[in-house]
Amino acid sequence: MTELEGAVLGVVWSRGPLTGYAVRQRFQRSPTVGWSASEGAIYPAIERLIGYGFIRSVEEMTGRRSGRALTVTAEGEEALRFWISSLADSMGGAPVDPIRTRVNYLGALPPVERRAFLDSAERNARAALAAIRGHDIDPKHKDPWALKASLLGAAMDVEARLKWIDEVRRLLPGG
Amino acid sequence: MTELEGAVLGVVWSRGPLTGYAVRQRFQRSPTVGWSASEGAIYPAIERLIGYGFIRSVEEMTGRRSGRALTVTAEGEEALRFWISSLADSMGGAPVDPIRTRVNYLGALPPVERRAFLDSAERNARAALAAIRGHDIDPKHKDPWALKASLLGAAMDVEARLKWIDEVRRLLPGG
DNA sequence: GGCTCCATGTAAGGAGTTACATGATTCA
DNA sequence: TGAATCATGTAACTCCTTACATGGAGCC
Repeated sequence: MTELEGAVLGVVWSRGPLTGYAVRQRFQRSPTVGWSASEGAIYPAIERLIGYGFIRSVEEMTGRRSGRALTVTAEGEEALRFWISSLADSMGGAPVDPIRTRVNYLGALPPVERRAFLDSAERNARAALAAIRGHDIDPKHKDPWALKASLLGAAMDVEARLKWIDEVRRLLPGG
Repeated sequence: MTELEGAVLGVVWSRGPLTGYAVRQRFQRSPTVGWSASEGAIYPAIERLIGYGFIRSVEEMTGRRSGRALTVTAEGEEALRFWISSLADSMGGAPVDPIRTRVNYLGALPPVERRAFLDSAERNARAALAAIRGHDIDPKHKDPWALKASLLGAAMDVEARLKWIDEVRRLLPGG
């Protein structure tokens, strides 16, 4: 199971019956970047999950509009538990981060542009932090505490980044 | 330019002339996870960079062994600067993190397994932190300060994760 | 009647993954 | 002489990306 498949399965499990469109919206509105959540990724992933027997599509109406409402099967719930529990050894380390990658080669920029780089990284981080803090808790989610825990993690992540950017400014040669 | 292409270009720029094999080793030994650094990724990426005119392969010997030593061209250096500076708005936010993703659905696990999950996440994080701290500064790198800054970022990232895991334990329903 | 959402697809393309293959060289 | 390392490739596959297409429902 891919990360995307696992995450989709989790969304369907945690928010009861919902359409593929609604699943996609969850990803689009997530304050975590990296999920492109394009139709070309979500719908095929759902098809695969249906193929595995982890998701069932009940021909139901969500409101007035037509659309297949998705539900997790018993095997799907088992698969979700397995996916969560089977942590690879590599998970838990520092994930790839485009800013950190670029800092390795910051010496290629003239000093003025180095500071400009760090400034724009800081701006982005502050914007991201505001988005995370302003993110409303989805009332459809089964376990609000889990959602809160995840959002807290994202916030702490970005806060750590802000502190780090300050440190990098200090490490810059010449002040 | 892909993240991988940019990173490869940066490695070649920062460590002078070196073989594709050596580039690959840098990625494999990086304490940052997420770079698979398989031959099937690195060599085609190098080929592409040569195609763009960013990298030149000088038919030279590295030591006694044969192998094409890679160097960055003038256009390559320009491209590297551009790649570093052109930060997308999305960069700087919280990157996708497999642990955080899973925490969203931690409610699917029975309470005992929730704690086991957090324990193994913590173990992985501590191991990663030790690897980062024990990582030797590559003497071939042009700018040791940049390397140190990057490693510091990885360490701060994992430290923030450890604090977060503690918080999540507290958020768990029932203690 | 037109604009915005909801809702689902699909086609083309690229890039990375896994896995294997091949040789030369160093070293014990 | 055999194992480990250096060094480069390639073939098959999968998944994700970008981009486009379609149609119905709600609303002002």
